Amino acid sequence: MKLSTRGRYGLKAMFDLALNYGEGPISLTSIAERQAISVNYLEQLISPLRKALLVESVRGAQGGYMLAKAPAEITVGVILTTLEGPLAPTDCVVIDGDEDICDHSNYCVTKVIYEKIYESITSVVNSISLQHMIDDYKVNQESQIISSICECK
Amino acid sequence: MKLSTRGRYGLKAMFDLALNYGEGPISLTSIAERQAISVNYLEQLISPLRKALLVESVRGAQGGYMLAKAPAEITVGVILTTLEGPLAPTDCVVIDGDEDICDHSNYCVTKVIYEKIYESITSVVNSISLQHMIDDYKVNQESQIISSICECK
DNA sequence: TGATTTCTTAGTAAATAACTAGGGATTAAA
DNA sequence: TTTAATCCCTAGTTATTTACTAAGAAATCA
Repeated sequence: MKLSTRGRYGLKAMFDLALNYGEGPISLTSIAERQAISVNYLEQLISPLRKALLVESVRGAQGGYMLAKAPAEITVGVILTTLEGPLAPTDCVVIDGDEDICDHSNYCVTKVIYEKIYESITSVVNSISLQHMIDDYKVNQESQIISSICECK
Repeated sequence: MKLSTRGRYGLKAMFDLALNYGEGPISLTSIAERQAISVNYLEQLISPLRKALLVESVRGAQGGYMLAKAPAEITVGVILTTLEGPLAPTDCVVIDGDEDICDHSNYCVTKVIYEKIYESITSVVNSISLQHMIDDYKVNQESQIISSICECK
């Protein structure tokens, strides 16, 4: 039930872009440095985020990436699902009716549990935006608490 | 963010034992047959459940396993965490202060998100007992809906 | 023109998941 | 007292996934 580095690194990178929102394109090299992630790997993560229209890119020298929308319009949920796929504990709660994995799709005692888990995760991540993270970050900076983003691998 | 077969198979096996609660020891062979799981693999899953005092075993011929407590006293949460470890999206929300992974343990914008996810999952699984599953199962059987447990791999 | 950057794909090493296999210990029943 | 059925334990194996590394093409600014 762990998130992979794709989701975690991707979220860090998006938060980094959110902190620099409105300041033109930010290069992956600088994000990678600040967030301690390999540039090559980060390139692979930003690609689906761009295709999902969450970031825009500017090619060439002095190019880089920027959020495609305001931080308030981008949720943690959309970032994580773009990078990790549905945040579901099993495949059966996600795949739709026709192509169902399981014969007991109409009713299954364990499936209802997995659906509840899925809903609760979705509800949490969809309720948090990048703007919430920024606000949170700044409040804690002001109150002298060392406010940062983790270096966890 | 997927559960592994350990958790899913283990939950199926425990539900099977719950349906047979009070009827003496149930052999792993019969559980494995009903739930379509390899006996050898199931043995590896039942072992931690026994060590966690969730099931009791009777050795020898006509032996088997039975729940160590009433189905109402055993939650889905304790079963899943016994088999999967903490249902947390990252290690950093679980490991305690001293041996912290991350320098920014005192405050981290992403960690608070992972903590919220962790809490919401925990809250769901801890609120559902095997008895709830049995009740659910029986209600649906009575109302002629094919009520079963999934065969999902 | 050259430096800087995005973009894309292929490959790879390590870790994890999902078992398989086999043998010892225990006990009920024949 | 033997046999069959069961739990119990550990080691090994295979397949999949993760987490990158590598390298080069395309675009653009100075």
